[in-house]
Amino acid sequence: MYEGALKIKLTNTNKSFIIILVKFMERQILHVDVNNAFLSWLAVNMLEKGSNIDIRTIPSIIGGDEEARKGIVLAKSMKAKECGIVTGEPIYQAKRKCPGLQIYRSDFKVFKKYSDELYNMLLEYTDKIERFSIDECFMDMTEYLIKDTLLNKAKEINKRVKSELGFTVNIGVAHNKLLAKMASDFTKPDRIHTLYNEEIPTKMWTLPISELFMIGRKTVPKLHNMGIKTIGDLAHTDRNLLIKKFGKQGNTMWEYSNGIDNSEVNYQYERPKCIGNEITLPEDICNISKLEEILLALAEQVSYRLRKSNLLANSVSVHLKTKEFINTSHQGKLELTTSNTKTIYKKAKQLLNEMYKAGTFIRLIGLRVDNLVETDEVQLSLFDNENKAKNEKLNSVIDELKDKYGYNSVTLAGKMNVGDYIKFKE
DNA sequence: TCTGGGGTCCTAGGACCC
DNA sequence: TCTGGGGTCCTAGGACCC
Repeated sequence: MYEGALKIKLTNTNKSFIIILVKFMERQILHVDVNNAFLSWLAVNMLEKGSNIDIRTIPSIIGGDEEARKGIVLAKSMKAKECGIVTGEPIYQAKRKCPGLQIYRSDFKVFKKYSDELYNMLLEYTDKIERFSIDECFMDMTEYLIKDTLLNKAKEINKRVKSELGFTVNIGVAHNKLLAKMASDFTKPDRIHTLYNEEIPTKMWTLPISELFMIGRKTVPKLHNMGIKTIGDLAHTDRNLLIKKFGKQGNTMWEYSNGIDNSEVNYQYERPKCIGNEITLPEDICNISKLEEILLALAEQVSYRLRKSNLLANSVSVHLKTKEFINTSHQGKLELTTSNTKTIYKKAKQLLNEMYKAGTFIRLIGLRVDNLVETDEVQLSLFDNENKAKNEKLNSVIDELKDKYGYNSVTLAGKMNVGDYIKFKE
């Protein structure tokens, strides 16, 4: 409807009416962003369990397992931030910056719980909600056409989340997703910001380009070399020059810097495009049979997730990262779509053997399946044989045991001594 | 700086076909 | 055949996000 209104042919007689109409019909988008999600959620969970310290008020971080070479900072409290600790840095470094730093492990189940609580509360305002990540939602609030009404709704949401759920959110208010997202990122925590078109020059163009969504660490120096430092500089750069230099991405960055984004709030379920798992090994490995064992464990994990989602995969890819941080990957099509552990493993093993150069030390290995389709979309092959039926039976028995007694309760034989390497998340 | 894991999308180049 | 051009599909790699 919004698009349609824009496409109406403008004549002199109806022009001003149409302009008013389009303005009236501008979409109203909210972007709700949980402040410091992982740390806040863990804090709330600890308090609910009776803890008498709020880890948000002390120097604390959420970090990975140092011994398993996953020791990086995933989230930090304000006090930790004041010590100069940044997300992504090694934990040992963070400890040096801040003696007495409290370190907590991340717990995905806890995060999911609070993410769902937030989502369910937001559903009371509109069902047009896109869960952009575990801690971010876009809401299409176009039904609240009056600016004041919308702002009041934003204030109400902000207040209710704090009092009923125990953590805080930032809310961005704008006419499209990009601007709402940029707005929610302004000053934190517990704030509501608007970013309407007329506010773009003062609120957005003054920011450095690194703040613009989709401008990452590789693009920043390239833009700097062109003399582009702020989002405003980018907005005033010739669009065709950017396209010539960056292709499609150049066009997107020009549009974003000018506040243009026509994408919809995708509130309907979309099936994933791929499912993958990867693991940084506790130590570098140059033994292919060890790698194969780990690959089997990964195949088991990936195909279990496929079956849980009622999906079948069409292709498999294997990723390796060497000791020197060089990435390589190999992919291949499957003869038939499948969610069978053995079939996926067989293909993955073949790919690994094609790409692995003997003697190379491997730091990370990953397995991913692509080109997914719903199980009931696929017609069963005429060559469906007894063997396949047997495998499916085996898979479903294993899945049931996993569901009942936990993921690690039962595995295929090959994985038995891989447990030393991989501790799978439940 | 001794650097996780799960995703999405894009691009360049090669194979293959007409 | 010493050799064009367009289209499609596939693969490897990389950039970005949270």
